[in-house]
Amino acid sequence: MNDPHAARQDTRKKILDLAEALWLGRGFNSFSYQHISRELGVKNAAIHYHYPRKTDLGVALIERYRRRFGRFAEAQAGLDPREQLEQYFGLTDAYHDQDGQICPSGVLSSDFPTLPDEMQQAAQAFVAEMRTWAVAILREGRERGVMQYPGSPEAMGELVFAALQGALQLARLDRTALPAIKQQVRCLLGFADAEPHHEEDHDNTKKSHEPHRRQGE
Amino acid sequence: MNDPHAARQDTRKKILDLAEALWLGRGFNSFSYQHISRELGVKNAAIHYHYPRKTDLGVALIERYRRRFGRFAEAQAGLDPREQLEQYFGLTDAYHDQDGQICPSGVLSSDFPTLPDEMQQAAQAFVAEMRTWAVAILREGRERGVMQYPGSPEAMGELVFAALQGALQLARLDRTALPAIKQQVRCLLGFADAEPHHEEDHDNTKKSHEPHRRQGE
DNA sequence: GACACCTTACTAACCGGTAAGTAGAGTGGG
DNA sequence: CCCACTCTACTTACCGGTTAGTAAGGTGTC
Repeated sequence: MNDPHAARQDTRKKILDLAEALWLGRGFNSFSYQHISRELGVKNAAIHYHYPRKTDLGVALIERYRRRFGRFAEAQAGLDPREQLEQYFGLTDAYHDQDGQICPSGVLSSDFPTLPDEMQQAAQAFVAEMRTWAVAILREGRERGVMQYPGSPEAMGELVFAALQGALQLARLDRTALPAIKQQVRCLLGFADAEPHHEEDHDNTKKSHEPHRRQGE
Repeated sequence: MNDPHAARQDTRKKILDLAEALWLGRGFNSFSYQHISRELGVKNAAIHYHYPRKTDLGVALIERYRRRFGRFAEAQAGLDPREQLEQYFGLTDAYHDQDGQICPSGVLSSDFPTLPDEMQQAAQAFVAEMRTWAVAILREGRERGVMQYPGSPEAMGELVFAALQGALQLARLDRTALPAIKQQVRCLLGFADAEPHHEEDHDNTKKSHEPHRRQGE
C-alpha cells in the first residue's frame, strides 16, 4: 500500500461517485459543488481542482457511465435475451432501491434543455447507445423465438426503453408502478410463465442485481 | 372593458402562463422569478406579491393543470376509447412542438426529490389522477372490444402512460422517438389499420390538437 | 381613506469559478 | 546524505452574479 497515486485517484473517484449519486437522485442542476465537498470533508476548490467547471464534471459522469454500460452490455452479449431483459429489470430495481434514483437516460433527457452544449452532445451519443442496446435485445429475442410481439424490434425496443425510464420516475411517487410495468412488459413479450402474482417490493434475494459499480478512471 | 378585476387577473394569469411554459420546458428548479419578471416587464417583487413563495407558484401550477386536465378528461368521456387515445397522443405532440416541453407528470416525477412537501403532495394526487385516467381508457377499450392486449387494464394503462412520458423526454434528444413509440402503442393494441408508414413529424394538419389552453384562475 | 397592485431597495444565502499560497512527497545533482 | 527543485493535491480567501424572499413606500381606483 501507500501507492503514490492512491490519494489522487481516491479523492477523484470519491468525487465522481458522490456526484453520480446526487446526479441520478436529484438531477444535474439540483446539486452543487458544496453538496460534494461538504460530504467529502474537503473544500469547494478541491473539486474545482479535479473538475474545473461543472460541465467537466458532467461530461466525466456521462463518459464514465458510458464505459461502464459498455462493459455491462458486452458481458451479457450472447446471453438468452430473456435473461438479458431480466438483468435490465434488475438494474432498474437497483436504481430505485438506491434512494429513488432514476436511470441516466431519464435524468439526461429531463435536464437536457438546461445542459451545456458539451453535455448535450455526450448525452445524445450515450442515450443513442442505450436505445440501440434495448432494440438489440428485442430483436434477438424475436429471432431466437423466445419473445413474441407485433411491430418492428426498433419500435418495440424504444417503447420498452421509454416505459422503463418512465416507470423509474413514476416509482418515486408510487412504488407499485415499477413492478407493475415490468410485469406488463413480460406479459407483452409472451412470457406466460411470468412470476405468478407480484414479486412486489425488493424481497428478491435471489441475486445481487448490482451489475457494475466498480472501476477506477 | 376596463373590468375592475381585469388587471389583477391579467398579470396573475400571465405569470402562471409563463411559469408553466418554463416549468414544462426546463423543470421547476431551473427557472427563477427573474425569468418571469424580465419577460413580463415587471419587477421581481411583483411576482412575489401574487405568489409569495415559489412553493405557492408551484402548487398553483399543479392545481391549475389538474383542473384543466379534469375538464379535458370529462369532455372526452364516453368517446370511442381509440379516439381518446389519439387525443392523448395529440396532447403529447402539442407538448413536444412547444419548444420540446414534456408532460407535467414527467417533470414532476423527475424533480420530485427536490420539491417542497406541499408540491410533493399535490404532485402525487395529480399524477395518480392521470394514471387512473390512462387505465380507464385501456379498460374501456377492451370492454368495448376495440383494443386487444394481454394483462390487466391497470398494468397496460400504467405501461402506456410511462412509455409516453418517457417518449416525450427522449424526443428532446431524438425527435423520431415520439412517433415511433406512439405507433408501437397502436400496434400493441391491435390497430392493424394504423397509419400506413410513418406520420413522421408534425404535418398532421388534420386537427388543432391543442385541447385545453384557456381559462382564468 | 381603504384597498389592490405594483416599485424601490434591500438582505442573506448560495451559485460556479478563480487566484494565490502551502504542505508534503518525489527526484536529481553534487 | 542533503539540498534544491518540482509537482500534486489541496486550502484560504476571494469574485461577481443569481437565488428566493422582505419591508416600506407610492399610485391609481372605488
